[in-house]
Amino acid sequence: MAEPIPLQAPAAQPAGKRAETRQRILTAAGHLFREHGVDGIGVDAVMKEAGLTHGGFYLHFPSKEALAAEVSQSLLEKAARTWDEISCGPDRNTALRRIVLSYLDPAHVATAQSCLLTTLGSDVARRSKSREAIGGALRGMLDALSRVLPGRKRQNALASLSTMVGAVVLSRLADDPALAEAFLTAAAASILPAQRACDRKELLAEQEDA
Amino acid sequence: MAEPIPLQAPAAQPAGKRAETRQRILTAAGHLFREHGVDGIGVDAVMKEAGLTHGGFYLHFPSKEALAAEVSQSLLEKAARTWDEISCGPDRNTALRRIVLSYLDPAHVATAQSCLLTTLGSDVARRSKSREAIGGALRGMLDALSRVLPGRKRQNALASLSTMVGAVVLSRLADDPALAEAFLTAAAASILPAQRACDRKELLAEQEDA
DNA sequence: TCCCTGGTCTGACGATCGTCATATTATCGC
DNA sequence: GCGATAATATGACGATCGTCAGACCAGGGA
Repeated sequence: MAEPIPLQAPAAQPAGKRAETRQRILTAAGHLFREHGVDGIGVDAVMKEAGLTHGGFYLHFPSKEALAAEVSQSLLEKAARTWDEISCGPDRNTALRRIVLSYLDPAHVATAQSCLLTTLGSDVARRSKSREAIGGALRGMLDALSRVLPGRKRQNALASLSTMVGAVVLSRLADDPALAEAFLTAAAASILPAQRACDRKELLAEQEDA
Repeated sequence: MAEPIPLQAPAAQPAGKRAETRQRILTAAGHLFREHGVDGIGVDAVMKEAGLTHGGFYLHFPSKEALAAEVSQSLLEKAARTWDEISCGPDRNTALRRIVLSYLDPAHVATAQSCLLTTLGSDVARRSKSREAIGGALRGMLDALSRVLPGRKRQNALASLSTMVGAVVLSRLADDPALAEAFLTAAAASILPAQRACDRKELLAEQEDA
């Protein structure tokens, strides 16, 4: 022991390859977990999606549960960062509309790659590791909402986030496409009461054009 | 063929035993699916919970997916019936409050045996059989809500159901108990705007006493 | 009484799950 | 180039999954 410390380079690391591979696994799991549920997909499918074979998984994560927790944290923190930037951005008056209407965008909801809260809500709720991992991001999203909401901001943020999450869940539950879209537009209308109705329709149209 | 029709009794059936056993499987699956997710529990565990062994399962249901669909339909139709009775009942003016506050009861949410929409929402959304099976009940719940809501009833029902579902999902997601309860009370407050704030607290107190 | 029929249990099948020990490849310092 | 080392691939393990064929057991009609 007591090595002479071989320079600053700790060892021969070919590149930041390891971190990149880890990230690939993370994003692959993000897609597949949201599409099939955590229990609905195996680690081998995740690794295949990442372009690897299943054996190497445990060089990057100690268990599937740990992967689920990290995926949850990563996905929700990304959402929280986005909302935070919008809410702190230049045009505050359109910030709320942009947050709400992008969250409730029918095209996005249909991809099954929407917010973790709506696609893996019950899965995460059952896993204490995952639940703890998203605590900070959840509070971050509430803070961002509070920043751009009128009235009793805290109460309003809690209720508005509930409405958005529920609307997306119900939209994906409805077998009738018309009903699915009705949940989204009704939710948007109830969160954005100050806007005139035509405003909503304009913004939804913009959304669809993009 | 062309039997002489042996009286009214079609055959030797010891009792309505079969239907009763089937119902036992159904309720056991209702509990376990909501607690662990459809993919989180096996048919053997369901049969054990029903007091049977796993082999006999396929005498009652053709597959696990079929069981999931029937459980979804059964659970949601029961909820729809309850709401329907309340909404058509005698004291219309408290009907909305009773529906909303019982749905958002913290004690009930904590049991993980609450509404199918909140515990198995994403699971059901991924299974076309289950999704189709709940279509009618979902519309029934919206109808019941429309019956007791003020204003633009249809829009209001869509948004209110979204808020309730989202609040329960988020409440179970929050690791902090205070935050968990805050989602529920904020949602109740936003759906019951006509009531004075103290009214809500009274009713929540009543709820807790019961 | 005895068989017959319906309902349940036993035992087993192939497939897939999470996990890991080991072999193989690629990369860097010398 | 060469040896060391990190990153990935291989292959296999026990467990559990959904599924089903066949044995067991009870009750009612002859």
